[in-house]
Amino acid sequence: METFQIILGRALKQALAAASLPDAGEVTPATDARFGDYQTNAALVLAKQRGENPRELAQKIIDHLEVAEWSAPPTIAGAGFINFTLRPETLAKKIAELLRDERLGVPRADTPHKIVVDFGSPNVAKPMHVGHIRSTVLGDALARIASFLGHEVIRDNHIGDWGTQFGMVIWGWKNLLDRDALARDPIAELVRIYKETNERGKTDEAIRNACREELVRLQSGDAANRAIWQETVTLSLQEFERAYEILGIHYDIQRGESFYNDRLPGVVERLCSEGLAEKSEGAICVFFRDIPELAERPCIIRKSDGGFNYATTDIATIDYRLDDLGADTVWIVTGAPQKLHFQQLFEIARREGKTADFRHITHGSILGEDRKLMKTRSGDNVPLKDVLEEAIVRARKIVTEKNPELPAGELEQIARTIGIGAVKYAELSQYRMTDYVFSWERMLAFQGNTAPYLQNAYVRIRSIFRKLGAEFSAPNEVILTEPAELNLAKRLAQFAETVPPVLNDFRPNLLANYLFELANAFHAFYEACPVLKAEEPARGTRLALCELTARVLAHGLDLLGIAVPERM
RNA sequence: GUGCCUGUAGCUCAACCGGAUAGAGCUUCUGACUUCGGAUCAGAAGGUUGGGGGUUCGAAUCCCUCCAGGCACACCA
Repeated sequence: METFQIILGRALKQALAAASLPDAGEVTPATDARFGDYQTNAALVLAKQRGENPRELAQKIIDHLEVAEWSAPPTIAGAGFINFTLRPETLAKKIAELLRDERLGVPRADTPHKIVVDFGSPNVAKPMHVGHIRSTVLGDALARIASFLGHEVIRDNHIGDWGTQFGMVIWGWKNLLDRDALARDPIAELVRIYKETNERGKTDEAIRNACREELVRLQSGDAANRAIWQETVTLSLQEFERAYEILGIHYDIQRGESFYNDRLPGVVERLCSEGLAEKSEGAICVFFRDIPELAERPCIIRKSDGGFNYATTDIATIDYRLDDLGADTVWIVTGAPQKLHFQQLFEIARREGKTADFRHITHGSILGEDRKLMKTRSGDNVPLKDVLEEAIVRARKIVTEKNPELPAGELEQIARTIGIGAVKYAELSQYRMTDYVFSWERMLAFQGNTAPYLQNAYVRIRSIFRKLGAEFSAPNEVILTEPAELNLAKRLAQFAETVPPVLNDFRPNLLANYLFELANAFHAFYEACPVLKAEEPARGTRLALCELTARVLAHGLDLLGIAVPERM
C-alpha cells in the first residue's frame, strides 16, 4: 500500500515531465493544517534554478497535475507553494484499506539488512542504575522498529564481564565476603566488597599488589579465581534478567567481553601484519596520521605490559558480528563520552577493508541535582530497581484512586503496564542527545505528552467496544463528514509515513510525537462525535475509526516497547 | 590547548537532513459532565530560537565569530 506522500510525489514528477520541467522539489506533509495536507516547494526550487517567477511556475505545474483522484484542486499559496488537500472520499477509502492491512500501511524497507543492535551493556558486579535506562530503552525501541520494517535484527547485550576491576572483586571476595549478605542481595554485597577493597587499596600498597596478583591469576586461568569470577557473572546475570523481565526487554544473544578473550592476540597480530598497528612507547597502537582530528589520538590495542584493553575487545567484537554472525550493519547504542573510541574503531575497520555500515548511536546523560554528571564511580546513582519499583507504586496508587473496583491481580498488572510505560516513554519522547536532570516527577508524569495519556485513549476505545458488546466488524461503507472525523482519519493515514524516517537519525521521539498527536485527535473526535448513539452510517464509520486508532496506538506503542492495558 | 555535543515560552521539550504567522505539554486563567471513562475536551496568556554577522525568494535549521554549559583527548571500561 502506498502512502499519500508517495502517490502525490509521483504525480508531481509526472506533471513536471509533462510540463517539460526538470525534476525538482518534493511532496511533504503540510507544515500547518491551515494550508492543507501536503505541500510541494517544487516551483520555488525551479524558480531559483531558472530565474523565473515562482507563482507562474506553480501554475504551470498545476496545469499538468493529475491528482483529482486524491486531492481537491491544488492551490498556490505564499511565495509559490502548491498545496494539496485530501478528499474525504479518498480518506474514507484509505481507512477501509488500513483496516484490512496488518502492517497498518507501513511499507517494508527496500533493502533489508542484517543488523546487530548492541545496547544496554551493564557491568558485572555493579548494579544497573538510571543511566542504563537510556541505552536499554532506546536500543530496544530501535531494534523493534528495524525488525518491523523488515530487517533481520540480532539484539546483543555486550556485558562488561572482564577487566581490571575483577582484581579487587576477587580479593574482596576472598577477604571480606559476607555469605549471608550475598544470599540476601548479591549485587549489593559485591558492590560493598568492591568499594571497601578499593578504599583500603588507596592507603595500603600491599592490598593494591594483592589485587593485581588476583587479576593476573584470573587472566592466566587459575581455577579458584575463575570460579569466583564465574559466580559473580552468574549472580549479576540473574539480577539483570529480573530488570529485563520487568522492562519487557529481550536479547537474542549476550556476548560478554570475556567471550572474545581468546581472539585478542589474533586481532593484534593481524593489525600488525597488515601494517596498521605499530609499537609506540612500549604499547601497540593504531595511528590515524592522515585524519587531522585523530592525528594525535592513537588507539591502543595492546598495553605496554602486554595486556589487552577494551579497544582490542571491541575490534574482536566487530569481527565476530561481521564474520560469525554475518551482519552487514552494526548499531552500537551508548552514551556520548564513548564517541572517540568508536570513531577510532570504525576507522580501523574501514582500513581493514570492512564495508559494513557502522553506527554509533549516542545519547545524552542523566544529571544529578547539581547539574553534574551522575558518575558510575560516585555511588550516588539511583538504582534502576528503585526507579522501576517507584514507578509501579505510583501507578498503582493512581489506578486505585481512579478505579477502585479492579481486582487485585489485574490492578497489579495494570500498575506495571502504566508505571513502566511512563518511564520508557519519558525517555523515548525526547531527543536522545539532550542531557536532563533526573527527577521522579519528570519520569513518572501521568499528564500531558506521556504514556498514560496514550494508554488512556486506547482504554477509552476498548471501553466503547465492551459497551457495544460485540467484536469489531468492518462497516460496508466509510463516510467521513465531521471535521473531527477527517482530522483523525488523516492522522491514522500518517502512521505509514512516520515510522520509516525514525531510523534515518535514530529518533523514536518522532514516533512518540506522532502517537501523542494521534491520541489528541482521537480525544477531540471522542468529545465531538458520539459513537454508539450515532445513526448509521456514521456509527459504522466511527466504530471503524475507533478500531483503527486502537490498532495504531497499540502497534505504535509496541514499537516503543510499551504495552497497553484493556482497562486502567 | 584540540575535537565533539548542547543552548528554543517561567519549567520540560517539538519542529520530519532550508519552507509559510516557531508548535505542544506542565503551570496560570476562563469555560464544558441528566451524554460512549474528566487520566478528557474547547479557549486565553506566554518568544529578539544564547549574542552578532553572512548566504537567499525564505534560516531555529547552512557558513563565520563570540558567549555559556557539558564530554572526550595513550595504556580503566
